[in-house]
Amino acid sequence: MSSPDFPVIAQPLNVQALKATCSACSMHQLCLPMGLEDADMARLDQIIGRRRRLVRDERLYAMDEPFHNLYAVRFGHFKTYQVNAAGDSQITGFQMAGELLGMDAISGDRHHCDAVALEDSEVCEIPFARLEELFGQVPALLRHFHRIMSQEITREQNVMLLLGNMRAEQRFAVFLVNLSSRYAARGYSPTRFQLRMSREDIGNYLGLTIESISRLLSRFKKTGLVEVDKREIVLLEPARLKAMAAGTAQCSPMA
Amino acid sequence: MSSPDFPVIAQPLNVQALKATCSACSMHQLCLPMGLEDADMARLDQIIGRRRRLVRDERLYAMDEPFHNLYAVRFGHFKTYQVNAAGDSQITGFQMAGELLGMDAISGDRHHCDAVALEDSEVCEIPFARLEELFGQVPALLRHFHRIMSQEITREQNVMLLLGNMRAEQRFAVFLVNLSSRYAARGYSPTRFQLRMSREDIGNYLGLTIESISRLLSRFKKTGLVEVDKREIVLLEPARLKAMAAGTAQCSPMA
DNA sequence: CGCGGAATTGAAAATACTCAAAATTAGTGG
DNA sequence: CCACTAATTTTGAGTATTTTCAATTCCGCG
Repeated sequence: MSSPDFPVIAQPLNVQALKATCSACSMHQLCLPMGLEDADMARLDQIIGRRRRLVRDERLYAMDEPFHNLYAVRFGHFKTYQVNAAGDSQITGFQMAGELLGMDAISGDRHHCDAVALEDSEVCEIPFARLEELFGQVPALLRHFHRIMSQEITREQNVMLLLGNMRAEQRFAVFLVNLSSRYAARGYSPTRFQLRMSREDIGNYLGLTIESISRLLSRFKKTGLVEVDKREIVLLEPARLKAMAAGTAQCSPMA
Repeated sequence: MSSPDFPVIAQPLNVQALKATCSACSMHQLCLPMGLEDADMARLDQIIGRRRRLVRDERLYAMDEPFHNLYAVRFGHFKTYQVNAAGDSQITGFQMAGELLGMDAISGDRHHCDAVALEDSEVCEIPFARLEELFGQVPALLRHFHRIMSQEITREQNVMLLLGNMRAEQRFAVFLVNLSSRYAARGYSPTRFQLRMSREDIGNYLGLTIESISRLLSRFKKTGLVEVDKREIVLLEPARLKAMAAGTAQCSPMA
């Protein structure tokens, strides 16, 4: 063979990849360093740990593991889910690039849920103890961190409203509109994207069965609301979908 | 009349009541100042704003109002709820003494929900801007604040699991067990307490109708699980109720 | 090409909802 | 303090939505 005999040395890019820098990251407008001045961002860079790659279905952390790091998604997608004593599990969120994972672990010093990669993905490790030290020195970082935690609280409140008050059709519309706007914020098409999660995951998240999700997709397709091919979805009538999400329209006319 | 003619001067206690002090508050073991040393607690005392009394059904804040203060419940009970564009509302939590209100407003500088007193109640106003200043000087306070926010995130995740995965009976059992343990933490009876909220509020919170709550109460009563008189409830079989909440027992035997 | 997981579709069943009416409780004013 | 009214709660009957169970179908992958 003509390839080198020293693979470790032969891959300097991997070594570089172990160290993340926020300044060079395309997500820094959405992520933890949002709005920081260059000097402050550099200080944040100094504490950021290694990057970590995960393959599809690999677990980033598990419930009850001791808490050391927050994680910022660099690319790829994750799901977080809780399992209770009876074995029921509930997906509590899907996270994409620029979003923060692990905040629910702060209160108990242990992770409160599992986080699993939905596809090959990469995260930045953020040692929380060092982040706390930095809070005293970079007030803007602290303020933004509070906003992120608060945003997570409001996000979950929105899910509570969805689960507590909405019918299946509306839940699914809300789900699609939410993905759409998050992709838009990242510069991707708001009307054409891949569903990174299985139908089963969607159903679990929305408090519905996989069969219900399947039926909803079929109905949405039939009424010309969306086009679906495997996990690729095209929103053909975003306005009508938004109206459904808001509760001011329905897919199937009322009886 | 023999009472003084100068009521303002004659009621020095009211003047004192305008100024709250954590050190003198019976809730300081559960509330924001938890675990602070005396000196740090004194500093927190200095920024705490006035106390505010609310009568039953009075609103503490409303959605979209500008955010200035967090509130710590001194006594009484509150509910927080969200209303969406279509007018659907969802109660996102019931708060009691020692619990913090308003954290969801940090991210948007506006309140994200309404907070209403369920009975005559009192809160401490905590000016958030001043609290932020204090974070830099009292690291223990900052750490505890993060724990409180994180705890709110995990609480909401638990509600998501409840709304997404549990049947009516289990939801209601979880609700009662949760109230029970919170009262226990405050030194009250874990088996005998008042439901401060209406059946309608309970139903809204649990994603059920008022009729369902009423039927559940009747069923729980009939099987000897609880005793109910108006809003006074006695948990007759806490162990069985906990088993139901955990999903390992059922009120009515399976068919 | 065939295996296996994922997704779709159909039919029957269950859970909780809606609507309606009655009973109870709380609030108000005399 | 009582009576009256309004609000809340309970109960019943019928219904709707979603689930469950079962049978295919589709698709990726070896």
